Amino acid sequence: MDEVFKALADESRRMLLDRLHARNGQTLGELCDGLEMTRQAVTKHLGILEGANLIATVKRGREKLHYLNPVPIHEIGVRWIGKFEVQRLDVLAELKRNLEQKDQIP
Amino acid sequence: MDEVFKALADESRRMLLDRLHARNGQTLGELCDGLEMTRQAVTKHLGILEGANLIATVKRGREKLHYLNPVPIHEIGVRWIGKFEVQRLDVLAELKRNLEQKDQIP
DNA sequence: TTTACATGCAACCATATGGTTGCCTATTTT
DNA sequence: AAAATAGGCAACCATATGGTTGCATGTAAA
Repeated sequence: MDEVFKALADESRRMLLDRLHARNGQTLGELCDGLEMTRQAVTKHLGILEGANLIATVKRGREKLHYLNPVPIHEIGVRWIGKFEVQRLDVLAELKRNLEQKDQIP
Repeated sequence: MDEVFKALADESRRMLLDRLHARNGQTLGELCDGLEMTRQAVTKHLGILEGANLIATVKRGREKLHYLNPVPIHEIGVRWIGKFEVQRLDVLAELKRNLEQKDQIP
């Protein structure tokens, strides 16, 4: 889980996931197109994403195809965000209540 | 958005959010209890969480109370995870299809 | 079988990050 | 007022991170 959060912490990596989300199964070269980064930098990012199990790769001839794996992101949603969602409005109400209470203690 | 992801990337910070989730409105000292970290380290983490708008603070006398703000986490769920959720099963099916297709090209 | 193409590997570099220590300030409590 | 409590500030340190360059390797096309 920690690896997933760490992988998602970088804007370049989130952008790579967005690209794969737009079109799955792209090669390294395709994923590099139009980026202001060397191919090696992209390779490292993809390695980190793969290490976090956020993408899976398949070698086809001399190319390497990259596929998005949304499962870990789904798990973040279920196991982490869900937990904080439940009490969303409640907490905001409580926060407001406490902030107002503060003014009553000089 | 980037700050939120960065803030969530650290295990210690996620743990602090968990603690506030368990009991909201704790002081710095309370949040430090039982942690193998100096108070100053915790202060820094809380500063980053506050910078990402994940917590709000209120000074009460010589204490500082910390409140969880679940809104940014909610936004991650809506604007980012949702996007990858929709196609979850579709993508897994496609991935499997492509992996199998690979074997047909020696 | 050369030549071109797609990717891999490794060393290196600057900055970001998480943590520490030491000291200062502001409230309580005695 | 003095002592204790809660927190803030700043300098410093080691390691992690994101990036680069240079060269090596495997595969496809001429």
